[in-house]
Amino acid sequence: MRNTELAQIFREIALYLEMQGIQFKPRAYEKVAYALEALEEPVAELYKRGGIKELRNIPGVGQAIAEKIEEIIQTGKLKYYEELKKETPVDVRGLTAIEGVGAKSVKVLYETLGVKEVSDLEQAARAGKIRGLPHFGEKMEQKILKGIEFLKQGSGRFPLGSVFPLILEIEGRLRSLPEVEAVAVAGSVRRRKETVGDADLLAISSKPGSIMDYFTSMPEVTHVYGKGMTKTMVKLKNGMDVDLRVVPGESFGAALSYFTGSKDHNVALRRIAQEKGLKLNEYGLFRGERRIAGETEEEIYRALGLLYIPPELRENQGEIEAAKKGELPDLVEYGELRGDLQIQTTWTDGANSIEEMAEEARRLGLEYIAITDHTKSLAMTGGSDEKKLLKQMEAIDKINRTLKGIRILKGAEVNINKDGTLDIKDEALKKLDVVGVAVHSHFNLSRKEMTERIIRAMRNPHADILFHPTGRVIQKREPYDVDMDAIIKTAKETGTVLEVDAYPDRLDLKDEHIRKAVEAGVKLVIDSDAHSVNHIRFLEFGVAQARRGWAKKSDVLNTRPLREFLKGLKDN
DNA sequence: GCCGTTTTCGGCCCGACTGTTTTCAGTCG
Ligand SMILES: Nc1nc2c(ncn2[C@H]2C[C@H](O)[C@@H](COP(=O)(O)OP(=O)(O)OP(=O)(O)O)O2)c(=O)[nH]1
Ligand SMILES: [Mg+2]
Ligand SMILES: [Mg+2]
Ligand SMILES: [Zn+2]
Repeated sequence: MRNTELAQIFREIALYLEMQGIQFKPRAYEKVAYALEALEEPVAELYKRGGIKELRNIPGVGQAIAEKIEEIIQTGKLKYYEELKKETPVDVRGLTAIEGVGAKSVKVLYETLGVKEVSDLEQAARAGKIRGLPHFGEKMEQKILKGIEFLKQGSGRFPLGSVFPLILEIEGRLRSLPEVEAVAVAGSVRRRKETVGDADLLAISSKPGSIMDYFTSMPEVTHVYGKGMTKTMVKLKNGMDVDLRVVPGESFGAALSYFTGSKDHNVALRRIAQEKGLKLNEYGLFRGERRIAGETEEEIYRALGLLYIPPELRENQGEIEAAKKGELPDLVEYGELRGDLQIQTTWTDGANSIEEMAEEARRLGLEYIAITDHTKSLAMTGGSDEKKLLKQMEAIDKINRTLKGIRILKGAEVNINKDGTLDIKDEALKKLDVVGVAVHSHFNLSRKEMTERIIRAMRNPHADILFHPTGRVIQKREPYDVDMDAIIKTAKETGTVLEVDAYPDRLDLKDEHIRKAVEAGVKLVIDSDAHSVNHIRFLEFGVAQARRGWAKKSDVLNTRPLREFLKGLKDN
């Protein structure tokens, strides 16, 4: 069973318990659900390795829940859960997915009207049966119908890159309002999570009313969930929700900290404040009535005895402990990349020529790029064979002779065959400056076969970089089944560099794998995988993921000047 | 149900917005 499925079970248990009005226990199950989702390694593997004891190392998992996980792994079922379901046979997850419907509402709806699933609720609401219920009314009935409509449209989460420009635009509009002193993007967008559930914006002002009016009347707004003097929530045409909070200047840091999250990070900070006899909320850090910090995030962290924690790390994944000990990594910075090692051109499926890509890269401040067009077994892209590669090398030599301010490296994105051999001969690979290897076919091999296949490719002395190591495409294609620990180990052994493909729907390696690679001392590169000049700026999304993976500048080879970069590749 | 260099029992983050509310619960961030 996948971690996410396991998490769903515990989340459902939390909801059932909440329905019964039980205090705190639901939080415990919810916390575990979240922890399981954040876990990259399948829980079953973890259990195989160390049994109950290993499970209890998961934060929030104690003896009782560890035993429940064990039961699920061993039998595929959980008695406790089955009994809760039998007792109240309703689709809690579906029903509570409706905006405004929580556990308590589900209970009332089931007990009075026998509502078991969303379609029952829709019928009841249409028939006007909701309004008469205790603690429900006509408005609630309408809200439920609206909520069901939204649920059916089902927008879900958005890849960060797909909504980032719109979010920045809205941020800019708010900034230009005369009442607004400052604006900041917060939430998962500021943490640069690979997908975001909504956009969270913070504004500083002492006159929030007109800002909220402006915000709810923006042309993209299709629905207003709620509107107050400090918080307003809307839905946009594209299905994305935007939350806006407005606070006074003296609370800017506290509000930014609160609104950046993550929730777990916030809770952890607030507990530290409690232990110190303080109170932390979005308005400041307080000793009694007195605000002792709040204008900047730095001062809040300092007052809590912590180093400043960069937003990308705020996932409660060990950053608070590290900040307490003064051991936070010095993360790779935006703008520190000097090169881009994966670029496609019109020689295969790219939209721009070598020159155009080079000129744009130079304009963006890069010092070198590698041209890495696809190779022959990707027939549909017109992939290069050895002959075409040689021709392209000559073309690059010629451009390098005249082009100033940037160096073009000769490369290729070489296919890894099913058996782990490469589809370009070694004699040709030898002539290239940078060889990227990648899986583009036979995605459905067993974990063992796929792992062996990739490891064999990495053992090729010419294979410098493993491109997009897991092959996932966000919300489109699952990663192929591969043992990433083995890949990381092999990378370390062979000196093969692992890529962070910054293309917004790849982001591969992803944050958690980056962190493992960094811990193992594996070298990384961050590449745009650009297929047109507009894509080179995607590099910054890759830097963001690298930061989320705790990567330092020294972990990222293409922060180095060209000569040192080349020395970092395995055959140099 | 979990958790602990002040605790193995007694706490568990804290606040905004809405609706039906006579004093606040539910839901959400
Ligand atoms: N203290 C506290 N803060 C919360 C809680 N829920 C949310 N927040 C804060 C932290 C979140 O990052 C921020 C924005 O809430 P969101 O629901 O939009 O979450 P976030 O943006 O982190 O993730 P998302 O991608 O939108 O699902 O509000 C909570 O229960 N307690
Ligand atoms: Mg958010
Ligand atoms: Mg939000
Ligand atoms: Zn590729």
